[in-house]
Amino acid sequence: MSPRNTIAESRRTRQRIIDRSVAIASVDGLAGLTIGRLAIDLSMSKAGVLGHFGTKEALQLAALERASAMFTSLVWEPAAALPPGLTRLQAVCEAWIAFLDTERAEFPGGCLFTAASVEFDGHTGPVRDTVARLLTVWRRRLVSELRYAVEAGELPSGADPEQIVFELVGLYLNLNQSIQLFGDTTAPARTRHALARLLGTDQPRAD
Amino acid sequence: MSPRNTIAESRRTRQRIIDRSVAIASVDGLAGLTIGRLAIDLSMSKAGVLGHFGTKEALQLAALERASAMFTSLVWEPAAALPPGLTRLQAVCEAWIAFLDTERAEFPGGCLFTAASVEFDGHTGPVRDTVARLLTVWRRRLVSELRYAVEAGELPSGADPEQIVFELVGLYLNLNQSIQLFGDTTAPARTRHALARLLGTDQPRAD
DNA sequence: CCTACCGATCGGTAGG
DNA sequence: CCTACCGATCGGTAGG
Repeated sequence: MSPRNTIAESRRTRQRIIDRSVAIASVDGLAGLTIGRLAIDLSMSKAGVLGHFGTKEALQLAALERASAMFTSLVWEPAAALPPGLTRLQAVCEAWIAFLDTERAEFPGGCLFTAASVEFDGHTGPVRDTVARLLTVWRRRLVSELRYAVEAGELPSGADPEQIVFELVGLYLNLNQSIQLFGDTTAPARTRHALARLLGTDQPRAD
Repeated sequence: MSPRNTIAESRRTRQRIIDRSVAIASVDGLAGLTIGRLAIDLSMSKAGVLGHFGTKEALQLAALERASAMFTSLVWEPAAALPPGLTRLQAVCEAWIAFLDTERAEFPGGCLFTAASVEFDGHTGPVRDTVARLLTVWRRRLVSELRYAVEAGELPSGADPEQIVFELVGLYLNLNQSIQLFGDTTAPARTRHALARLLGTDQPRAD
């Protein structure tokens, strides 16, 4: 009478654990995520949960990977087929706003990467390294898109892609805070307005 | 042979506990702050630590209050005597950069308010309320300063103080992340550059 | 401000 | 995937 499942069932269980982990970590952080809480939520034993990952750190990394895959599929991939430069960048920026906007069931407590960044920036180890790597990859993609836009003449030749990305990332950090802490429903519009000014798409720009 | 201290000594002990709490919470968060850790760091008993506050939540609130007092004395007060408007705002902005810059022993893990905001934005209760109240007060002060600047003609009459503060806060959130997660030493300069553009102090501005 | 203690929960393991 | 268990630590209390 072993309750041992088939490989397919085991994979499904693993996915369920990770999905739940992402949701919990979005609210309580990756450190606040506990095996016992997961076991209760999923009606499993603690050993059953932990057996899929071995350690809590491996579970945290799996949650980060999954959140990263969600971000990629929701923010980057829909824009992938668009022409590079400002057009594609604006599509990414709009999808990113939707990603952070409320009523998203997958991240009830807000952006997991922002939370994990703040939670682990004072520590060393694989979790911190993974968060830093993901954020760096995304910042670089934005810089690349802006470089293309400058070369294509969509932005003034003096525009500094790294500087623009610095300001752009700040907008999204504040968008997340405005939504999660203040429930500010005007924040998406404020973000769009700032983006238009930052990218020079609000009005023709003197070069 | 009671080790009971005088009132003055008790107050000093309380200050030591709070100072240490701010430093720990800066790295591990207000939730990651534990009585046992404090007791070890301060060579006290857990009961001795907790006796000053009663509950962990009261300790968290005391740490927030103390951090708030530090922010006020380091960022707002030095600029208080300056003329209102852009002059005073720029002094505040510069002090705020210094506040977030590394090698500040009081906040080894970065801005406690940003950390607490992310940590508690998915919860209810006094800690979340206090964080939200502090951030709201500071945002309002910035808006007031900008309103004055607009009325004084230091900014174009069409400038939107709320919008500018939205963008300004994002810069500081990203400054904190850039310093703490990436150790990016160019971040303060990038912040100054963005501020100059945001406040129109980089060049005379067509109204 | 201490010692001594409480029940609850933590991450993790043994063995099946 | 389970039961049963481990030592450690959590916030907090009693009593002095």
